[in-house]
Amino acid sequence: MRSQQTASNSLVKQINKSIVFETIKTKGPISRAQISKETGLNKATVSTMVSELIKASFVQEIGEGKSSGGRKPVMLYFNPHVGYSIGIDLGVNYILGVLTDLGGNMVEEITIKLESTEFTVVVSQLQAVIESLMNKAPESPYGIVGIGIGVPGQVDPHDTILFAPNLQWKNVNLKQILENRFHIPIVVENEANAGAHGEQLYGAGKNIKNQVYVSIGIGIGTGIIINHQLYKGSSGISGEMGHFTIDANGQKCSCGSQGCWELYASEKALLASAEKEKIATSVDLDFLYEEAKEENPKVLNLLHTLGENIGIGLVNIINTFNPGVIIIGNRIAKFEHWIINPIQRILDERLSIYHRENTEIRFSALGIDSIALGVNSFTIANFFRKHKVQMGVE
Amino acid sequence: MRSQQTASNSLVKQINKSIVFETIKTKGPISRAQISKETGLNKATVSTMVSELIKASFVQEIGEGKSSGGRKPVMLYFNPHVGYSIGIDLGVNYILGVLTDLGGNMVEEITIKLESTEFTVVVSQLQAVIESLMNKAPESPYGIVGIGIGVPGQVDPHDTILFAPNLQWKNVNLKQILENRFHIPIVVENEANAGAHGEQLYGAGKNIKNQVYVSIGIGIGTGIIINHQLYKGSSGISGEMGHFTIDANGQKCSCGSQGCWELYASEKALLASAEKEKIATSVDLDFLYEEAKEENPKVLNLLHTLGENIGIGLVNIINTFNPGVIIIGNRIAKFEHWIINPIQRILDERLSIYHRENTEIRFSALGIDSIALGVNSFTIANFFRKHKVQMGVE
DNA sequence: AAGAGTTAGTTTATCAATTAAACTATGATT
DNA sequence: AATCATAGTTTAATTGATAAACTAACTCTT
Repeated sequence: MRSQQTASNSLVKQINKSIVFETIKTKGPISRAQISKETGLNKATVSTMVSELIKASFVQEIGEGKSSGGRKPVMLYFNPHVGYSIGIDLGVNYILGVLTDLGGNMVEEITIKLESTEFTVVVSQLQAVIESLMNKAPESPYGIVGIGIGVPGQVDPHDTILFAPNLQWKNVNLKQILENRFHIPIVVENEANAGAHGEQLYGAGKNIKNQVYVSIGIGIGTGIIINHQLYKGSSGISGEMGHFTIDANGQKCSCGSQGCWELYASEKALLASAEKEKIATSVDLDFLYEEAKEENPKVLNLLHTLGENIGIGLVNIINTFNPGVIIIGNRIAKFEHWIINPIQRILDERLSIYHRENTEIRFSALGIDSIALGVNSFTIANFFRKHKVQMGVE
Repeated sequence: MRSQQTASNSLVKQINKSIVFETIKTKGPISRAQISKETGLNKATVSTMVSELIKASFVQEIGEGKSSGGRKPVMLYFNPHVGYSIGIDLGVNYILGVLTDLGGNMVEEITIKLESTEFTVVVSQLQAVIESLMNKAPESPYGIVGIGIGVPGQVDPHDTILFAPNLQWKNVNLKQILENRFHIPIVVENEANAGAHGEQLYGAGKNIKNQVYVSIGIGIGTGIIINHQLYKGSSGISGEMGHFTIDANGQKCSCGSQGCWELYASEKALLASAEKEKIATSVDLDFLYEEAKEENPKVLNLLHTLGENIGIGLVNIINTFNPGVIIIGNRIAKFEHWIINPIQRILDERLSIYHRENTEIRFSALGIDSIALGVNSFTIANFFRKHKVQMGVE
């Protein structure tokens, strides 16, 4: 019957409590008085919010601060050790799992190789990784608050994996299986969306309102942050910018289309061109990285072309979104040194000055952990939301 | 000092008042009791909101409704005649102005030809159009509440026109000039953003959360609606999807880039190919429209190709945004009949089934008035916002 | 070291808003 | 005429924010 979400006093409280909490997290250690000044909230309001946050163990009084001619302030600090969270980067041939506290700080990391992409095999390996991380978690008031899984595929709003081409999975409900097994909240999310969320909260995209995270691995996936929030589209599958047509009559892509960006600007593209150039009998990313460090001219040339091709897609993204930053992440990011210049040159050539000035290109700050830390950040955010405090309130 | 927008009771009231108003506007005539049921707000709350809305003349009691075994309800109705608004579509060779009531219903429309794109000439013609529309406005409590101007160019967050290539304007502050002249609020907005906003409120995009409006005229501009709100990017110049690279090594574009979508899928592209095909000595859009109706095979062929090229860009948009609908507007929209099939075919060929299923292609419901009605909708929305009621509350 | 001034944080009284419940008004049905 | 049903208002209670008063505790000056 209800068609809208109405407002009441409890909404007000929730918003203000989130603001107080966020202020403590980002600017702590901080006193009640300072919070009041920074946020504009009344001292009394701040006091009540803080005492509730302390009661919930989210915030601690950490001692007295310095006085500048009056009573000493009591400094408040976000206590990240009240709970822990698990994030998994489910790759095509590996599983990378992290255990973090509620501040997103890494406590433990595990990587294993995957021999098969068969669903049941992967699930059992996944469970082993999760169990092992759980055992490493210190005792804490809230324990493990959730598990997040980042997957290379399309995920619908109910966390069903619709299609993961490189894993050859279709319509699988991993969330349900893991919830039945572990009885904690599970989040399944596309890897690029995960990376975007993570970088926005902890990494290269902190405090940037609008940003696009470009995950360049075997293919290219993108995660879109608008107004500090992940944009997922009307059915949860936005951000397939790897399938931007950049050459309408170009090569056929496995997606059914032609001339998709990822055919020219991904790890797959780089390796294919390396083979074509006969750089070596067997090439992989690590090999190319070493060769690049040795300044192998053929490899540098390949990277130069790769950078240009990446640039072309970024032009499209910037023209579309006019974002504050674009963050390049995933495995290609470590080639930053060799691809940044050709990227910049293409942008300079192909963008209007207004667009050029307003978007900065950055590389992932979370590195190879960006996906795992990213999905992890979803479960942390969900946990706080359940406790009526939202993360990242503007 | 304040870093965030804190919440208080007045915010709650504003939200709920907006919800009540929106319910009356969209579902009126409606009684207080029904509003309470629909929104979940308490009857008392609804009563106070309604009485304030009546006091502000926004809402009227329009008589008694039918009883189903009890006291007769008093029906409430949004009164659109309390004020009027002006919207201008400033084209390259025309000015189209509309006068509407606050419901967005057209009262008067004027079109004039522009002989020159020189700034001072245009401004004086523009003022003439505005004055003439003002004279046509009936007497009303609030009078003319604002004037909106839609322009084919980039507009920054302060409504300065940064660059309008086809008008050859750079950095002009039209808003200031008109405010000094008319002393009413002026809004200057990019034409595609205007169209998007208008279609979302009154047209083909009603009640759709995420949508992209594609304005295909001489060039291609796009307006992005996310979460029922116009997305303008970090410096107000998002939506330049006409400059999507769809052929990385294609023709040079005036924007500095190469192979931009609008070189293949706009009015400009259509006319250029028509000339190349020597369809006639002098071709314009109206001529082609007539020829298409006569089923001139050469023209049909051109339109077929145009449709395919439009489709390629739409594939990019759908992969990026996964929107609920895409709305095609501006002058190419009247060729719907001849371009819709090739567009659909390209989408079927090039999109994954999940994307294909979730986005519907529509054509502008507001037609040639979509820009004028669109900017107009901004001034109306601003007027209501000033009176603490937001339009289009979810 | 006493007092003046300053800053931190809490308490109190008040205000604004929503709401449940009681109440008034008005009709339909039996 | 009596009973039930529905619409809308009034009232009292509740929640939350806030200004102002107040307590606490410290620094600096003389």
